[in-house]
Amino acid sequence: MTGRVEQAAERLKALGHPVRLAILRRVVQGPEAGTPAGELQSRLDIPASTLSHHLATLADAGLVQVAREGTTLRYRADFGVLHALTDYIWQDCCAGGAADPLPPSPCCDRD
Amino acid sequence: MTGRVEQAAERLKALGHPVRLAILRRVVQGPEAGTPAGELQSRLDIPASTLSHHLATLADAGLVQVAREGTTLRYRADFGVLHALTDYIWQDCCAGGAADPLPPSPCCDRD
DNA sequence: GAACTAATTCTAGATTTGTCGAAATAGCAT
DNA sequence: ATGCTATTTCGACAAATCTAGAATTAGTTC
Repeated sequence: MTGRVEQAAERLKALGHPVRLAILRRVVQGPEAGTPAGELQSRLDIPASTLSHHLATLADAGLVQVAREGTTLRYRADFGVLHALTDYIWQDCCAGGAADPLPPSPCCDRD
Repeated sequence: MTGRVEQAAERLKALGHPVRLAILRRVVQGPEAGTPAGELQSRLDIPASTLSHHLATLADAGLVQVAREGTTLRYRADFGVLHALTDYIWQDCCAGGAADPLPPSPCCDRD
C-alpha cells in the first residue's frame, strides 16, 4: 500500500537520472506506438543491459509502458502519469494547509 | 559546467525521496521568510542530523534557500527553480510528443 | 528442432545514499 | 570567557544504485 507521497517520490527519483531523462525524451519523441528498446540502445549508445535496467526503473515507476511486438519491445511514455506528477508537485506546494488534503488527482488512475 | 539535463536530473532526484518531499511541503506552507530547521525537526520528528542532511540535499539542488537569523537557520522554497523544473519536464523533455496533452498551467506564481 | 534476433535477467564490483549518535561549530546572552 | 541553544559536520555502517559483461529467455523462421 504505497501512499501518494511515496509514489510521487518514486517517480521523481526515476526521473532523477540523466540517462533516464534522455531515454524518456527519446521515447516521447518516438512513434506513438512506442519505440523499440533496440532503437533506443543504438541512438543513446549505451550497453543493452544498462538500458534495460533504466527502462525497468521507468516502467516500474509507471512513467513508461511497454508492449511486445514480435521479438521487439516497444516503450512509450505515459503522459497521464507524467502530467499527474507535475500536478502533484504544484498541488502539494501551492494548495492550502496540511489540514486540507487535496482530492485524489483524477488523471492519475494507474492501478 | 553542469548541463541542463544534469541539473534537472539532480533536482528531480533531490525531490525523489518521501522525507524530502515532506520537508519541502512543510517549508512551502511555512512563513515566507523561511521555516527554522528546528521547527521542521519537531514537526517531522526525525533526528536533527538526518534532517540536516536532507536539507543540504535540497539546498544543493537549489530547491530551497537558507538564511541565518540569529542562531536559527530559516529555509524557504525557491519557487522559481521549482517552476523551471516542471517547465523543463514539459518543454525540454516531453515536448513534441504525439500524445502530448497540452502542458499544465502552474497554479502557483507567488513572486 | 536448429539458428538467428531482440531484449532481459544474472552476477558482481564500485559508488552513492540514507541513517543517526557523537562531536563540533555559530551565535547570543550573561 | 562560560554557558546555552540551534544546527551542522563527522564517522560509521547498512542498503540501494549504477554499470556492464555473460548467460538466458522469448519469438520468429527455416
